Amino acid sequence: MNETESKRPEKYDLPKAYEFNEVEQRWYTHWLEEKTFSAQMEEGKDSFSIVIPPPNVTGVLHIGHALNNTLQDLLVRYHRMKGDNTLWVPGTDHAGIATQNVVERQLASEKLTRHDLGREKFIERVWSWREEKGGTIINQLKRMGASCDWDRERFTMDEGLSKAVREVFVRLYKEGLIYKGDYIVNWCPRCHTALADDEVEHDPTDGKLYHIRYPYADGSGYVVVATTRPETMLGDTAVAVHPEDERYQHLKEIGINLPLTERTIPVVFDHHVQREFGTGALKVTPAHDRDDYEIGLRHDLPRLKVMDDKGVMNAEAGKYAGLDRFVCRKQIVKDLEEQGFLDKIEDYQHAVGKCYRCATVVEPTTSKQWFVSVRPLADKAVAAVQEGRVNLYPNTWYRTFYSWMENIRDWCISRQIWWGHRIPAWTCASCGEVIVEVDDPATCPKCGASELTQETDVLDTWFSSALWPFSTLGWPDQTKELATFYPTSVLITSFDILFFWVARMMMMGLHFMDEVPFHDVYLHALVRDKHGKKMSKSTGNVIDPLVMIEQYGTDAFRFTLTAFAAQGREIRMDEERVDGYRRFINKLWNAARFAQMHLKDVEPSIVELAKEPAKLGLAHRWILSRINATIKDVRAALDGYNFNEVASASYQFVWHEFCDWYLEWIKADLFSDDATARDQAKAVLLTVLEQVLKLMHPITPFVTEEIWSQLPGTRSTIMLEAFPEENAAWNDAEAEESMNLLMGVISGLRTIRTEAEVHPSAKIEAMLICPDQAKRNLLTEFAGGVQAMVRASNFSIVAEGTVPDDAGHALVQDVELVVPLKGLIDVEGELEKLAREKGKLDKELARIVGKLGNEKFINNAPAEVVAKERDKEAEIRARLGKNAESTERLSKLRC
RNA sequence: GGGCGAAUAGCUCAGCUGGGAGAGCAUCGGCCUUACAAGCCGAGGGUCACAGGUUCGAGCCCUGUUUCGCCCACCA
Repeated sequence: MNETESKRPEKYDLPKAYEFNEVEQRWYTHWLEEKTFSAQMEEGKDSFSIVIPPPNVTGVLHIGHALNNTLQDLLVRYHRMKGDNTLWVPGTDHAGIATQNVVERQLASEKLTRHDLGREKFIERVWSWREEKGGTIINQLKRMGASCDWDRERFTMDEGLSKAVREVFVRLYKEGLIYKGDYIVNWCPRCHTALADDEVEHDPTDGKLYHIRYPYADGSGYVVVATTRPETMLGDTAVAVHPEDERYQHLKEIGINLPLTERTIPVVFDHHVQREFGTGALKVTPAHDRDDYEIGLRHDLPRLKVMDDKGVMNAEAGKYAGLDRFVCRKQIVKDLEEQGFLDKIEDYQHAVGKCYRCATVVEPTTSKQWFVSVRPLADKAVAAVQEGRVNLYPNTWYRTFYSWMENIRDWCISRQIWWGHRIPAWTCASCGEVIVEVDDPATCPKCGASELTQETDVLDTWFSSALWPFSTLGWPDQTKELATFYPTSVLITSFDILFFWVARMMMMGLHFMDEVPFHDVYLHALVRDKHGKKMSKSTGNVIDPLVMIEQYGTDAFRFTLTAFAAQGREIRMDEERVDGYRRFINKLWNAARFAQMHLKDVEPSIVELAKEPAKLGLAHRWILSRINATIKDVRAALDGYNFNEVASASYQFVWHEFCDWYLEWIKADLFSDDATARDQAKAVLLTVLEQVLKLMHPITPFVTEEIWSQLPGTRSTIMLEAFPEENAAWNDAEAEESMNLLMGVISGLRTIRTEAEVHPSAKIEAMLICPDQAKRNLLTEFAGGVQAMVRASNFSIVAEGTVPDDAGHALVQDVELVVPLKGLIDVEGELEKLAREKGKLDKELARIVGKLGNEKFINNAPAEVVAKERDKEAEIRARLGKNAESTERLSKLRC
């Protein structure tokens, strides 16, 4: 026995309850040691690859990650078992602003700022933070059972990826698709950086709308303008009105005296202005408002910045210089009021832009920023989706995707922080030449001077994540990994980053690889609490994946997430469901425990018996047919990303077919004296259990691996077993039909027992009246089994007979179940029930008779549908007949 | 304002191209029946939001209405 084998658990008697903690840790360690997650790149095999949506390196696992990674692992394990070359690339994102904030907070506790350290030392500090704490989320993913190829773990700031980032930046720059421009950006005065439009969150906020009188320069009157940010008036360089607004035509030559300043500003005429809003006059602050910026461009207005990058009023603000913007606002309002310029103040609710990282109110302001011209890149992405080279699941996202791509604006990629990929651009001190190169230049190529200063800005974090599908595979080098695994198979992510990330990966992948980055995109729902509320710490409704794992086990938690993952927009997470699936895992465990008791001494080769189903007993043929149908369903659901169906098909089969019926049914065989019966039962039991374990392994890797290791024979990991395939030889419609009758009879007899309140241990007598010869033979053949399942003695099966007055009675198909029950019948209750049944049947019959009497139905509906309706009619009539008989019989007992 | 989604059992939700309304939980009744009381056996419960339309046939397709949710753009 070699070392790895000795580490595997010895065979042992399974305990009554599944102890997930120990099992999970033991197997995960084993898988890591054996490197069973490592990607293979064998010739001639299909490839299946996924790149993980890299979580923020500062992140801790939340339920969204848990869902996301469970679904990925499900597919990865499925394809690995199918024998594909399978790769799941893990990694983390450097998350520029978030990470910088974390480290800055750390510094603050030492009463330091990043400026005390300086750029270089600060970045060193971030790296050492990453060394120390950056592995948190990775370890948490491992607890989830993620089967990533960990040797290939990447980080968006690591050497290879940084190289890719530079390469992309330089190429785009040289193609003219990156430019530097003066532009109005969303500025976060706290983070000191520009934010992309989609990094700004708009919250409805209660504020004030200030109406200010702007006097005409000739003193002949005034116009009232309104603003929510009065401090920006110091930067006003015009008042705009609609070109056709009669009220203001005369102001063309006059101008406005801007209150609180010495300046006179022009009136401009612009279509953007809504005549109906307020007075129809708009103050224009090109340096501090996006729309005003556009107006300023159209009318060539000066852009007067009155605030610095900390949100403090600057020298242009005159006597307000040095005041914080909100302090200044108060002061301005006060001064306006004192000087009679304030018309009125109204309460006003409006959307205020806030930084998505720190919730500071964003200030629109102009500055020099770097941009990507996205139009040509976006067009390629749209085309790829239109041509079906990328498929979106669920397909409701196409429309949204297209409309967003149509309206896309240039992407501001520079950020004024320190942590990130520094922009590879240098300016020559002597000639002003801008140099953009992959390798740091030593001298200016134009004038030869050696004094070059590098751009201080870093790139938006999404810039590097946009390259993730190919940068992680070695690009710009032409690696075997790229050849094998690019394009990746599917991207699984949350829909809230469809545009932040997914669209940009498509643009970059198409541009640099000339190929889509993934064939399919599966956008899963957002996880909310059970009432549909967003989970948040302040609401206190957060469900922590790690707590779930501790309490219910990873497999139960994974199963829950899978069961919830229907193709929709939201998932309402209910902890009770996790507990329910924990019971299910335990049920599986106990089924295995039962199997183990009977399979202890068998040879694994006994399963050969199951390969010739024709020779097997009915229940065996039935369960093989059922597992086969389940295999078909599960595979189809996996291939179509219908994850909830993967879970429900497995659940239904294991609990309600395999455990409830099959295991009960074969107990007689397993305890029988007949060796053939015993062997058949053992063979099929082992066969089906093996199939079940393999089928469920992708969802519940731990428990399936543990049970697998305890089955007869020497077994290596289930992870690399072949995933179950449909076996036509197992299909058996006849066995299913027969079993349906037998199960129906058993259920019917049980119902009679229960309703008559016969004690479960008491035996009943039963007579089955069955006019059909074949069914009679079937019932006779399995009479022993049926008797055992319903605890009956004196079991008779007859072609015809009369029902005694005081008997329990039921009808299953065309078989009448009769149980003599002297004095045990609840006559009134039964009559009520019969009446209710009659009501339903009458209604149904009327519907069907109407349908069948309709010529159009007969002519238009498919023949099989018509035939079905006819059968139904006959059945209902038969039932009504029996219903009438029973009613008559019971009515007699009444008196 | 534009777009999207949801409305099905008491609760949470499935129901994929139109052809007999389902699950889990909860509720009620009964059981330690030799894998599992973390279990077993059984029962009750729905005008599929509303109103029209298409169709032989609608939970499903079309139109409108109501309620709720989300996203985008925001009128200063």
